[in-house]
Amino acid sequence: MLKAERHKYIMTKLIEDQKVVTTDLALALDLSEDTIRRDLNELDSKKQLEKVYGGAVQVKQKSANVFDIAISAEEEKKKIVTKALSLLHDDQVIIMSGGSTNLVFAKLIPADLKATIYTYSLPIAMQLSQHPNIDLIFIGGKMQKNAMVTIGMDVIQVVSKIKADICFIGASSINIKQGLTEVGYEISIVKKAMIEASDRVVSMFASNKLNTKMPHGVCDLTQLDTIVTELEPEDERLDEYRKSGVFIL
Amino acid sequence: MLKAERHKYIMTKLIEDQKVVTTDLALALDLSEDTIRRDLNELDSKKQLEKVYGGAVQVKQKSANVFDIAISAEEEKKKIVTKALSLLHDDQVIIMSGGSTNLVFAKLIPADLKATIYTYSLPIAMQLSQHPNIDLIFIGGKMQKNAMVTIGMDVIQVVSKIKADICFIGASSINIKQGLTEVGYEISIVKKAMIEASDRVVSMFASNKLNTKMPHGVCDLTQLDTIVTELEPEDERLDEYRKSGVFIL
DNA sequence: CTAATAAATGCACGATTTTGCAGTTTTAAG
DNA sequence: CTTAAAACTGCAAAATCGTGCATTTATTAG
Repeated sequence: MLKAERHKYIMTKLIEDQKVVTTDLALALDLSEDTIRRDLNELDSKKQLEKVYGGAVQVKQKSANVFDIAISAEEEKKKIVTKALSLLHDDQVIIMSGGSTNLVFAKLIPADLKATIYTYSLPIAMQLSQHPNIDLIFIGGKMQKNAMVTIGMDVIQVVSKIKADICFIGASSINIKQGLTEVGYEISIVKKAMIEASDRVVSMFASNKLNTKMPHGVCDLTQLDTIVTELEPEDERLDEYRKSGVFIL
Repeated sequence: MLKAERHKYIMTKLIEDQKVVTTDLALALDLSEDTIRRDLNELDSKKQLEKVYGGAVQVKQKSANVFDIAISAEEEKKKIVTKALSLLHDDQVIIMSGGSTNLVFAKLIPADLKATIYTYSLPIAMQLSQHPNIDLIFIGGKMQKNAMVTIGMDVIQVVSKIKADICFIGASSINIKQGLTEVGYEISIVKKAMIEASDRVVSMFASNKLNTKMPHGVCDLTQLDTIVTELEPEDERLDEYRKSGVFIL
């Protein structure tokens, strides 16, 4: 086994378990503890981990970089959004709201798709700006700092003039009675406008958003055309939603 | 067996196993380890793999991540923009154009500054969205993909309504006769509008931009109030600029 | 086809890297 | 304070590497 391999193994193990123990590694890799210690020291000096007595722990990344956006459960989200790729066609006019699920979606849009996309989310715009065939239009306005999206009258005004074919709306919460709901008032208003502006409305989210509720209403279920989760469309947890006429992908 | 064949075999093997070992390859291909080593060194210098002690591993692809923006000569740019921090005051209305120098500037804006900033650059907006006390307004429009800025009529329209105290304009090129010039027509138009909208105009750039020229004019030197470079203000390379009335920081 | 030239290969040998071990020091917990 | 585990240090054996050089193989010009 090459040293480089070992280092990779150690780093993988470290991410899995949040820590590594010198003696365990020596046993697992069939090497002396001295060698493991030397490896850990080396990785420590390269700032890839932090050595502690008995092993090593993850280096606390100082994320001083705004630009690396952490996406939780990225693999699961990939599964969800992949289903929705079939909804995309050339020459569509598309509106995308924010959220990490939509961001993952943006990453996976095929390079040969020719379409026009409106968005008000900085990260999504960054992502799409490297797509070769998308006409990208950013909806300007006052920035909502934490969500990195624009809000306010300027946004509403622009959105209300769009005639879009399809709209991908991120969901904070969804339930049978109130439909989509949001934590922020400003964003709920903008999402309303986006839904109004589109022929078809799609919402993608993980199933833990089902049957939850936030203060501000966006729209009720009848206004959604399609919802996409990681569940099978026939899953019983979606029964109620299916009955209300939403198509489930 | 030809060398090219061997290289192909090695690369295939590398993808299959995530690694190759010098001794194994020598045995499998019935060649001396020296030859294998020479092959690996060659492939390493062509960046097709990474040689390590005992063999080689796959090159770690540099995260095809849109979000990590490479800034060349960041330290030099820090030196430049630090000089300009003294121009910032609370309650100013500020316009910032794009460019990596402005991006470095955005990073260094003190956390306690309370101001309003307009920008049309995605990276700068991302950066400033982290700032606790800046009111940030993004100027929407069609995205110019490579520069990650918005362009077009929508942008002009918004900019023309701004009354800003100070404007930080990135420079592609500057010279005595033509003043600021740009490579793209669209961007030159937007920058013109930004300059019009501001009481005071500041441009920051490295000295290698001095005495160069691009196709599209933005403004002449008289419209610039201050320029900032890494040079001492008294440097003779700036003599001509100083004579034309620009303040040099 | 032949001769001249360039490229590739294998070998020898000194230099470098890696690794485990023994002895000593440091650390953390009772 | 005591003690056992963990870490560090120096060292030697083994593996791997780089380089100069001779030999073989391939290429090109005439």
